Amino acid sequence: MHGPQAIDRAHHAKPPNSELVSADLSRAIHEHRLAPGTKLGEDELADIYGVSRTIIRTALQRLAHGQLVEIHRNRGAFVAKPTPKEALEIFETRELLEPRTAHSAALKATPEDVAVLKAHIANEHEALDRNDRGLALYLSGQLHVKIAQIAGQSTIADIVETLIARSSLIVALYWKRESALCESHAHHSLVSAIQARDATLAEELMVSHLVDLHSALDLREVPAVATSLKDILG
Amino acid sequence: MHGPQAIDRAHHAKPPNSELVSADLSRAIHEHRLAPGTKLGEDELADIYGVSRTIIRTALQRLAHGQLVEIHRNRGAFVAKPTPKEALEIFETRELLEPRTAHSAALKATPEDVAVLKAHIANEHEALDRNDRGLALYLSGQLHVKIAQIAGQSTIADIVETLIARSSLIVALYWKRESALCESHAHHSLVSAIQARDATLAEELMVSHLVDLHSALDLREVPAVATSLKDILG
DNA sequence: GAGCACAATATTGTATACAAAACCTGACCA
DNA sequence: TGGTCAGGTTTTGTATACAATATTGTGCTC
Repeated sequence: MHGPQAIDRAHHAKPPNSELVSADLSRAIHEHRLAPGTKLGEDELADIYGVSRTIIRTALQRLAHGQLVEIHRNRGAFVAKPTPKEALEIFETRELLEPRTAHSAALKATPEDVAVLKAHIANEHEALDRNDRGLALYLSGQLHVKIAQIAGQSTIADIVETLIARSSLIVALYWKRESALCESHAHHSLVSAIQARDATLAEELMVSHLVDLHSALDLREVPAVATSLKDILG
Repeated sequence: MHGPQAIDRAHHAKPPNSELVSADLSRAIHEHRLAPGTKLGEDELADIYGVSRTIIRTALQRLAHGQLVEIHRNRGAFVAKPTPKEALEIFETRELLEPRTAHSAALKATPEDVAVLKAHIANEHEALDRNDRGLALYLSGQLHVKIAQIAGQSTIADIVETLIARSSLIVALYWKRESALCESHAHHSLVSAIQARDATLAEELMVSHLVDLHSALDLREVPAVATSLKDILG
């Protein structure tokens, strides 16, 4: 009941278009239901979603542009496997963009914005309580996106969104710590700083949060993971 | 002889794939041969490039993801028309990313890199001499991309590349100055600083260069430009 | 002549058929 | 045993046919 196809099959809704498909696959990657390196066969996905390969191809191309998926000509599409170098670059880029973004967000956040951020955190906690680690990971990433949106820079928010998505792949490949509670705490104090309109503090907290995440990675080796779709979508 | 179709028709080469098509269209947008707002009909492009709509669609979707093209469902694809707000955001993002990038590039540039940058500038001058303003604009943008590549941050280089492309649209819509010589000068001193390994100077020059560009825009009004494809492709 | 309803047309969205390329499999031979 | 080559199978790439939607044009009413 947790496979991509769940979006629609159960409700007999209208057939999904490429946006729905790519959103669903993206979500599955975010939540580590699809591991890096997994082959995404077109016929297989077409069957699962009940659409033609045309839709699937469009969705895969979109994901490929966001670098969540790699398409090799005549070979097919695979969930991306960022190299250690790419992983480093992505976190460096986040460290360049997000602290400033948090600064702006603290200055611009309305009470409604803060409420949304707190709801995000609450959902994240609830997911952790239910032991739904995938959902918690997804929500914790979306908090960063939300902060960028609050900053009012939609261009940067878009960039951050793709970096967050790729970060999820990096966590899947290179995470070395077991506990994820550190994040919850960091997010909580970050939101508090934003609520208090303390831009400087928010910026500092974002820096240390990203440094924490970054240092929780072990970028030395490249694991070889491969999973069959059937297991996940069965 | 300057239309998109020139890439291949003259040589009877193999039919272009979607990458070639999107690269060609991208180039045409960069060089201001395709104005913002221009409709990009699928059949029309399919005829021009001698391929099926399948290829054209893929190419347009790629361009849409880079925000050079806007696709409205059931309405078609149009060359993007950034709003003044988007234009502001794009330049703010560039001002956030590129100075640091120039700093790194100055530290890492090899003699070969410097030679490439100088060749870029030479080509740009030559294009201006031939009064090929479109090509000069394209080359001047590529110089920024090349600097980001030299910095060794391919993730940032990709981001900068899309920002540069969109900047070209912004220039088409909001440029108020007549002269473009200022840029040539700025680029020259920037490359000199990189050659001298003076990272701090390179960073400062990049800041002032971007501020110069930014301040040469008139972001108050939204012109309504529309051009027929036939003129450009005929 | 202005405005609206509706038909005719054109354009995009999706599915499918066919072509081309990559990949297995197994036989054959050193 | 190990490697390589051939044929068949699977998978992706491209073109085309058909369906759905938007746009345009026409004629009617007032």
